[in-house]
Amino acid sequence: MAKKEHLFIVFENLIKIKSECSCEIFSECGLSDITMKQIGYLKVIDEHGDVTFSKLAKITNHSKPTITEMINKFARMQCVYREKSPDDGRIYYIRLTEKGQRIARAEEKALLRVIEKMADSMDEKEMESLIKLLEKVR
Amino acid sequence: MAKKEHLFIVFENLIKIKSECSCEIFSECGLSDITMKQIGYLKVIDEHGDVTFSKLAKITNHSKPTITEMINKFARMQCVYREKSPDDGRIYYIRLTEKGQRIARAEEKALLRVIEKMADSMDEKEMESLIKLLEKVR
DNA sequence: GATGATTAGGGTAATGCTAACTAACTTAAT
DNA sequence: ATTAAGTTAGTTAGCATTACCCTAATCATC
Repeated sequence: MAKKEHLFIVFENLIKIKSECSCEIFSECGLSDITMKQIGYLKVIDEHGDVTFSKLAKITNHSKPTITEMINKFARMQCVYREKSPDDGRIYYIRLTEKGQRIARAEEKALLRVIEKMADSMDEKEMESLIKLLEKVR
Repeated sequence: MAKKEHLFIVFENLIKIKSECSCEIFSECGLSDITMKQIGYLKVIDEHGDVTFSKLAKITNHSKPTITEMINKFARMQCVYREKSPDDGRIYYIRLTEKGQRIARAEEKALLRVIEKMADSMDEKEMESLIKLLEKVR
């Protein structure tokens, strides 16, 4: 029992470090009060290449005007910009700015920072045994 | 480099398991679209014992009517109830129901479930070395 | 009279919609 | 090949709902 408790504390610490890292990233971008929903949309845009307004409307199950409004807001926040399709003048691709991408990938980045910290505090052999231990959890 | 990447994947998996666990808890409670803010309030109520309306107003830096409304909403969601003070008829304590407590502690509970999974997949000795390894990260 | 909670009534912003429109493309008929 | 008639992509206008917060007034209790 004591071991589980101990492990709990250790992990709580790790998770705290990670969430501090992601908050850091949001405030680095000057977007401390971005919502979970907004981050979700940025992730969708990040994950699907060449997203158009209609496509995003379908993916997120929203109307086209809703998407227009959302993208306008993101554009004002300098997270996205429109890129006109060279083949079809009606179509605009929604592209993430560097800032938009940073936000979309903040969780990933935060985890990476934590991994860096780990790597700094242990040697190759220890890393290896850590991986072996955690790999088993399903 | 490869080791870090590997560790990244392993941790990503753990985090995914944990967030699945907390989503599970919210949907077990029939509150899949509860907001972060609401969870925050429930946590405040959970952490401070004997919270009154005025006290919660002070803690959260909101007006009393705002608190009344918030608590009414939580009461409708069956997350809290009022308990009249035996000493002072003007005072009501805000108490979490079992459901409210489950929500307030969902993150904690989710982590516990993951720890359980870990404990299931390794022996005492392995647990010990895992703790030793992760303890170093600051 | 002071204090704790509520009620009444209001404001703003987020988030979503439908309907109508413009611009750009496609098709089909001449 | 041209042009008229659709179709499609995105935008605009206008509206509804909900979240979230307030002040002022009220009621009950101390």
